[in-house]
Amino acid sequence: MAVTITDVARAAGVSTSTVSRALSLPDKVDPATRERVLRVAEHLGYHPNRAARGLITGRTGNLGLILPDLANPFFPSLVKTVQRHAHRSDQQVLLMDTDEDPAAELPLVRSLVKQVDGIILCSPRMRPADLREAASLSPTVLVNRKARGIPAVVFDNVEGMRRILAHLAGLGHAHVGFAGGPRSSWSSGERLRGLRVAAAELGVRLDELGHFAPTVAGGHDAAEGALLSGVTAVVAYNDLVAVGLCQALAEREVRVPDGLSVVGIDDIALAAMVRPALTTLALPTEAAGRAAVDLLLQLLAGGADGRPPQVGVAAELLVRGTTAGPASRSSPATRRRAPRRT
Amino acid sequence: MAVTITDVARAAGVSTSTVSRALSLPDKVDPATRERVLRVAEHLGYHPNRAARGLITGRTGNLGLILPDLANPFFPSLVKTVQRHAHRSDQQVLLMDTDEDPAAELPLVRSLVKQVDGIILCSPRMRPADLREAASLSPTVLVNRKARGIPAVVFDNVEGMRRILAHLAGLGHAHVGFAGGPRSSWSSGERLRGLRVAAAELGVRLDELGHFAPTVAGGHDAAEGALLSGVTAVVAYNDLVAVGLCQALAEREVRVPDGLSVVGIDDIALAAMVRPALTTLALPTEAAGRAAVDLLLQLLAGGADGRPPQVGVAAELLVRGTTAGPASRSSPATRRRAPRRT
DNA sequence: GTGAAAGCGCTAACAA
DNA sequence: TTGTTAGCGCTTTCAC
Repeated sequence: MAVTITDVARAAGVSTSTVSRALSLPDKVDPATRERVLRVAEHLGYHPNRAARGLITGRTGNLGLILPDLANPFFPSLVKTVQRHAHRSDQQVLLMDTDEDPAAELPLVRSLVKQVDGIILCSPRMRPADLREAASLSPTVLVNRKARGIPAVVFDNVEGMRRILAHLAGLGHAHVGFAGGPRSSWSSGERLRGLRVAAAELGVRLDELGHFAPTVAGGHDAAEGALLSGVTAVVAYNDLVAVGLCQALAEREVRVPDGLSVVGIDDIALAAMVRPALTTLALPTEAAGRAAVDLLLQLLAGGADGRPPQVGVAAELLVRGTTAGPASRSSPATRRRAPRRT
Repeated sequence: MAVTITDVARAAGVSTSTVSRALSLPDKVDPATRERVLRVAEHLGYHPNRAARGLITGRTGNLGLILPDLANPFFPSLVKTVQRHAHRSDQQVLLMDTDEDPAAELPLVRSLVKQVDGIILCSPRMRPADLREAASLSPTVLVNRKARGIPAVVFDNVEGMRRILAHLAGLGHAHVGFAGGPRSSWSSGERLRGLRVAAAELGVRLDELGHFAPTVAGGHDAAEGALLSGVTAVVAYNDLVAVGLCQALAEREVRVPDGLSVVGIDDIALAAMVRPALTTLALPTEAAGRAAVDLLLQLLAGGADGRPPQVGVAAELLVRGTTAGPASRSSPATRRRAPRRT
């Protein structure tokens, strides 16, 4: 069998409680004793039994990470960061994918609650009431979502949208469209809100192009309306939609960015892979993951002082190949008209 | 506090042992009693405390899933399947990403061992000796990797490569190149081996184009050599390399598939998103994930009868837009020569 | 078929 | 500073 605290105690010539203290409350034990205990433990290859520890402390050493769809390329980077940081605090990560089914999430939380110390919840579609119930079951941090009374890490959508629109306005665009995500998506609503604010500030006309699936196919669906609307640039709900839009545009012989500028959001790996490379707003998933873990750990440590903190993380605009000024357009119409003037 | 087995016992008017039996060994208890206990437990909202159970059974209810890089689009689908199946057997999944660092894997396994009942290990680069040490620490199932004495789920590379080459040969290709993955990658070696076997069978000439990073950038690097080699079709180590190759080819004004046919492996989401869509060998990650969990669970149940099983899962070729016959090429050279003959 | 009792490995009072 | 003691919630002998 595995080596237990009793083995270490015997080998070090102390009681089990001293060993326990040496491990968990180093300053409540004589330095010399501690040193010896630690050496013996190391030498014996002792590893604490978490189940036993958890049985008494009530902590599992696990964090739950719930997300809608791991296949969505936005998440892997978040997961990686959360893991890295959790491990630093000696916590493991229990991952749960809800397969984009908001109805599955609350039951999942319930089943998970007993096996984790806290939960990081990415749930763009869950209803606020369910969100609150989930949060009541276990210390919870929301990611990319806000709800009254629940700590959260959110991307600063207003600032992000401002950066996109400022870039576009700087290029000369005065009429911009937004190809939104699913109607029930919280972040799609937030992005629209941010765009409206920024558009008003910058004197840009903003058109809603509709709601689309947050996928490449959704982007295809958005193309027709974008072309008809007369906008000179489109901000897509996310990179997948942006890429789909670019593809559909290409099929219609509309050149990007000359015929239409396109901006994505997320900076998924794909954004850099397509040609032309996608201009996109890079959501700082690393910062978000880090913040979420920190927040949760703080909560667990009893740092629930004052109102629940909402941490905002700022996004960065990566200007690449899919944006250009509307003036540089060489559409058939423009070209045809030019000679006549001569 | 949470409701415990004692609460249930009291409410049902039985002893704790009976409750325990009703829950874990249903046929060792009178049906009527069991019924009553179960109802009471349900009504009280009882959930067993896993730490307490684990303390005595030695099982954690967790499976470890170790993989090199979650950002590699090949993995999310595997992770999702593993999770779904683990949950069906009431196991949670502890995910660990090694950040492509083979040296980090063994220590990771060591730290994980105490917290899981078994490990599913995807480690294309780990040394066989380390692999065996890892497997000695905890019940282990390898994915996409073989090692003597360790149960494994592998893709049937020979059959998969045969399908690719048969398709290409059917199209008329007689000279095919392989843009391999990293030198240390087990599966790259296996794929090459499979290609050699299939090439011999089909009378196709096979050229090794070299080893490349398993990324889009790696694909870019492969373009020059592919063009110089005189092959009419290239099999890439994976879809990322294939996509990179296609892009680099496009930049050199070589049309795919008319100028050169390209085949990927993995069928990641990206493969369907690029234009033309990538012809690729779809590795059945769902089947693999399912098989891995089943194998591990079987191992845990003590089903280590006979030699460790190696389960092979077959791949399916998805013919899309990047393959065509070499005859259909309309390269500048061909076109120029035609008129002269007239 | 059921209950009483012991104990898994650990931590947290309480004494000393 | 250290040791003694009493459990945490559960499963599992061993009686009955």
